[in-house]
Amino acid sequence: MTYANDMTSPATDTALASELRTTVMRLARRLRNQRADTTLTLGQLAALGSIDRHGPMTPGELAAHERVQPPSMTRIVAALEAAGLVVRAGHPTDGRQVLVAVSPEGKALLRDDRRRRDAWLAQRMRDLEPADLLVLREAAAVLDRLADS
Amino acid sequence: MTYANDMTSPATDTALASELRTTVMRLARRLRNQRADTTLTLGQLAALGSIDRHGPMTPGELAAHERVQPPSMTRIVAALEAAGLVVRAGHPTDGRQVLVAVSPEGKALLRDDRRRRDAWLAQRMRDLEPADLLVLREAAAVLDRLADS
DNA sequence: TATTGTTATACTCTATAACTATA
DNA sequence: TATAGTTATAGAGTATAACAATA
Repeated sequence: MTYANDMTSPATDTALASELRTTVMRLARRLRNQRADTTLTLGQLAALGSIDRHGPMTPGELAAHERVQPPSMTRIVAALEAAGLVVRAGHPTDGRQVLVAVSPEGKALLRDDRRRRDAWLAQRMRDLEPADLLVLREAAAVLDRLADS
Repeated sequence: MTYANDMTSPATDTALASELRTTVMRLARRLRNQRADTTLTLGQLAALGSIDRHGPMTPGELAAHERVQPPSMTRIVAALEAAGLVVRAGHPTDGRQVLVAVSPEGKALLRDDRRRRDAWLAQRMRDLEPADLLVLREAAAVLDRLADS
């Protein structure tokens, strides 16, 4: 177990990890609450975003991606389709499979949702000093690597 | 990668906000999945942590804190009490109220849970350069202010 | 026979409304 | 009469098991 022996900063790497964990979770919780369209559940919104990011998928792939059982995804996709946010098409070669894609309306909803959350965060960032913003710019890349690893 | 205060950085504050939002949400999701005790629901774990952080509370205060309706908190507290993680005591002066406190077992569970998540994050931080760690140290304080505001 | 997707059913969690006890 | 907490009941959402269609 290695600890950094740096006297000027928060004691150890473990202490820093703990502080970061708390802060990230809290900020994420607040961001989650900024959701625009309250008619969609979190699961539906997450599935919609997943299809948008990774392209058209079968319900099975989508269920695996969202760590949900297939029957649950059937219901989620049905709700999204009823709301006109996704369209379902038969698989070109395998008649058993179905491909789910985001509709233009779905893309518009996702765009609005992201814009709203971004605006909330950007508004709060206006209270920061320029030096703080610089720190955040540098940290964004580092946090990204952490989340990826 | 290090952004300087020039044209190579994310063009606007809104772009930075968008990048931060995505990264924070992703990191939070990964942290959430490191949960140790899967017998507790997320709501129960959040309530337990809240009592631990803010000290003994009435169910009503706890419900307001967790943005949940009082009847829901009644059930959550009942489950925590059945698991021996909290204890309930009558309010000293007001017979209608009840005070919920974390038991030693509850504190031990929280300690384990935090240790596990911290360890996960600390492990990933070991792959970072010292300069990146310094950025995170500075960013932790800034992110904290963002989450508070 | 194996696989993809859906339907049937039960369980968990939360909310609204009604009730009890205390101030 | 107002307030804190609990109980009763209903509404979402997800999971397991059974079923239909296709490979």
